Amino acid sequence: MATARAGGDARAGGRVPGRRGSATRGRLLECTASLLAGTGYRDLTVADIARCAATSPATFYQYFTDVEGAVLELAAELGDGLGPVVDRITTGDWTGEGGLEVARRVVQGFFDYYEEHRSVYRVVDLAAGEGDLRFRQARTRVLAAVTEALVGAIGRSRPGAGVDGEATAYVLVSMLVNSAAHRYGMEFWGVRTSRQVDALARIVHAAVTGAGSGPPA
Amino acid sequence: MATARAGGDARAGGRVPGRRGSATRGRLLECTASLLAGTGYRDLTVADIARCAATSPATFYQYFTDVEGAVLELAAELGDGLGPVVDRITTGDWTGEGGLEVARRVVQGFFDYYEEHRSVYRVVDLAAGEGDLRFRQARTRVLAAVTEALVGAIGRSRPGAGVDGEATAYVLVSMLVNSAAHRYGMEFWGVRTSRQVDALARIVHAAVTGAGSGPPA
DNA sequence: CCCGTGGTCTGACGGGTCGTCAGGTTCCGG
DNA sequence: CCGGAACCTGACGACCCGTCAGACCACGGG
Repeated sequence: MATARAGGDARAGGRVPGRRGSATRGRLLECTASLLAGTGYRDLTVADIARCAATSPATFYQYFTDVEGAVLELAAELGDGLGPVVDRITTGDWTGEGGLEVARRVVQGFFDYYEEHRSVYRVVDLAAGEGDLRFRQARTRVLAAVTEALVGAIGRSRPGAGVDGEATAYVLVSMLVNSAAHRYGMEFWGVRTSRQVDALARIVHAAVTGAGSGPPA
Repeated sequence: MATARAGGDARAGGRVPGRRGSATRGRLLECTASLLAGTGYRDLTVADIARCAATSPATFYQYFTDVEGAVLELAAELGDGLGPVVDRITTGDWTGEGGLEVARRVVQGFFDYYEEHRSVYRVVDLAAGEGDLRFRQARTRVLAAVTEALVGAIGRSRPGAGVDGEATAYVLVSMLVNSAAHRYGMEFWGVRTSRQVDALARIVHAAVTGAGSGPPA
């Protein structure tokens, strides 16, 4: 296939990977992730990455077009890991009282997942928001499995109802992502994580099943 | 009060503003906002801002400690503008069928508001997520009015119920913010804005009033 | 009308990063 | 032992950063 390289991948004009090459490439990626988690994206620099990987900046450019190329690579590996969350959504029994517990575990699973990838995900979110197509695509791909699982759960839970499963699933995922991202910000404000998880679970549960919890309108 | 300057403000060691000074300072801020909207944060540079404002980079540093200082300043002016949204939350009648319409207008108002400030807000979100206290504080302050209004609405709508108003309001706001931020990303995926607004409105309405829309559990 | 004072601007600089060559080094099969 | 492919890097011009000291206003008092 002559599909154009989306960018961010190795540049070396069509070279074969090779043993040693993949090693340094991997080391470069590790260092990128590590520095991203440490100092943050705003002052992540090629020079630093190269220093950390005990190699020269020039080498970096042999494998990635720029810093964002490396981050994009990390973003690609980001999709895996949401499997457990997807399972809980798909195989869980959303009906009755247990439904709320399913929702709670989904939310908790998402929080756990996010915790390991916050630094990478943050950049993806920023770049996607700024309109960068590569990152927008990466973001979509990462969250696709969860979104689709939610669409399925909604469709099964309330068939025929006048609800827009796709749109609902999408905004639910947005809620999960942003809540997880600003989890500590909320704690700083006095709202503990457990309370967040609970509130999120109620909303997810209500949105998926259509169940209410207050006085009937 | 000897409260330490949070940073981001003018540096000139305690100088008085002055006529001409405020002018260039304003021009600098305008250019920052403009470039932020245009080229995005990832390659926003002091040199560019200075060029745009027809002045020298050195002048920039006379008014702000660095690029983020200027953005932080823009973030401070960000809180105003959410007044209409707050009003709709506070004065709207959430009961009965009309409640859903109130929710819809709240969501739409938030989308409109966000549209004018996306570029600035994006940076605030990133920096806050990375733990920067100045930005975390700014973010809290910007969203505080809406969050509090929602807390009030929830408390009025379902007093005594076992719901955590604060946590619920906070995650609802997270949902609104992130949905607005990735509005175009969703459209790209085939979900039109009107559908997003509708889905968001249903969720907000359900969370505030406790009303359900599906078969009773 | 001139002049001084204090607010305002900037040229210039050392230090650092960026992205890219051309050419050196390492590895491996023959 | 040797040739070539894969891999690495020194070095370079361009640019940005952040910070001085000193030049440039502007305005009110003499």
